[in-house]
Amino acid sequence: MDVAAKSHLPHLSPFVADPRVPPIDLERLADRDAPEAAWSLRIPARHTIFAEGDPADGVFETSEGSVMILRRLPDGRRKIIDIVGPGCLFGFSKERRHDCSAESLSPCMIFAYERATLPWRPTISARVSAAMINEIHRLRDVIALLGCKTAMERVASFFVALLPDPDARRATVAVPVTRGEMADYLDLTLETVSRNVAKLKRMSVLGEEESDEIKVLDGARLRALARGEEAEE
Amino acid sequence: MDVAAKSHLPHLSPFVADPRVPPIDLERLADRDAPEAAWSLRIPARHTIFAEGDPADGVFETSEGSVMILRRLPDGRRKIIDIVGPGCLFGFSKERRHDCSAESLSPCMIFAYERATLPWRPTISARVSAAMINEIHRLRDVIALLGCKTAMERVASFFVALLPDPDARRATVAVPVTRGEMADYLDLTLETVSRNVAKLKRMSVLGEEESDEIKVLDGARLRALARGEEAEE
DNA sequence: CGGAAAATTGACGGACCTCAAAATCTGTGG
DNA sequence: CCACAGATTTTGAGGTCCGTCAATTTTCCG
Repeated sequence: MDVAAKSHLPHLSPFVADPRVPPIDLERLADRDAPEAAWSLRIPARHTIFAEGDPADGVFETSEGSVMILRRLPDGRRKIIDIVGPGCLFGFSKERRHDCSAESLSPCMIFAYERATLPWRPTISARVSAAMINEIHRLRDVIALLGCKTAMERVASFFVALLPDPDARRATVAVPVTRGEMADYLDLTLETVSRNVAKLKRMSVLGEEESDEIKVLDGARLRALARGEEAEE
Repeated sequence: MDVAAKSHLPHLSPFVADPRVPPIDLERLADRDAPEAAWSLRIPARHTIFAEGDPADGVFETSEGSVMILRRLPDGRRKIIDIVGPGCLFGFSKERRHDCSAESLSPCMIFAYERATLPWRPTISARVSAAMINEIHRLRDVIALLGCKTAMERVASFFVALLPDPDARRATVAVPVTRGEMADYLDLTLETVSRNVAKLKRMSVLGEEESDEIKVLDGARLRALARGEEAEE
């Protein structure tokens, strides 16, 4: 596969862990890998996992569910910086305190690792390094996406990132976010998001949605729109 | 210092290394710390250090000069993802190949470290970890900035990031970028950048510029504009 | 079923982009 | 030192995509 040809396209990274980064063996973790240092949390949807300013003395991992990383601005605005799904580590911070908040989008199973114990846990700390590089890659994708001019490119890119298989033609995908959250992630208003989703449905690129699932009917066209190759209706 | 109160403001991180990350002792590096694995490059302005798709088997450090990290899109668009200055490490990649290009903005002195040797060089690899967290922090700042609406906020933030001291009132700063590069970094057109720089000069926030230097006359006002607190002329 | 939250749809305005021309800067060679 | 060509910047006029405001409909859950 030609990496160069793919990576400069304004596609978002998918919201799940890179499968090449070996996931943790949960059985082994619980039994032998310092279980007293890793604890697990079950968190309902739309709850805060940590807030901006909280002490950053742990690293987290989503086992089930999606989490958004965001900043809240004093004027009430909310900027969603990243969305992470199952298998992703998050909660890195430059300072002793978090510079972002993390809130669950769906009911989550989350593991937490104490930062202080990481140097003695080579398997975990290797995954932390890999996850940091992943995070850099993902944030670069987001920045490239925001540099894309049109609202349609952004909305289409968002659904591309949700596809289970990057080459999928048809799929039913879970959409764990509201229109408003999509808007805060894509730097649009929720009205603009709504209008463009409606347009994608009219173009038969997306099908009907029920609850928090939506059908992608034409993956190829969706990817073309994400690349800005066509805009007509 | 109240980290939380500062970090959620849409300020860009400065383009230089965090002074708390200890810089490398060059003397020691050259003599004892596997000198054969680190080599130095002197690179003129506007030259490519590595390109998207090149093998990513090294990590780089700017000693003098500024470097921009960017992606070039097939339609000729260019998105500048990050700008790094003296003391910053760059060139991390998730894949075996770079997902971005790096090009010098000014004449640069650059050190390169072979990735394969890092595990045996604890001082360097510790700095690499610190630099990755810094990069994540910086990219989050950029994303928050791009989420800020107005062109003026972005342009003002850019000049704030150039200030040698975050609280400086007056300073003469080097601006190593063209209007077009500022535009590609801030997601604006170069005309919009030019208009807003002219406006800042009319407001006497910026003074005259000569060659690639510009005088900042009112740092406090500049920071207020970067926060979006005032917009009038 | 019923109230609240979310989503849709429409009309309008504005900030920024596009296109275009003029002015200024920069470096090179005579 | 000056002339000149190319690149960069400035400035203007006009258009448009998206944001804002508002009303309505649909969905979600208790």
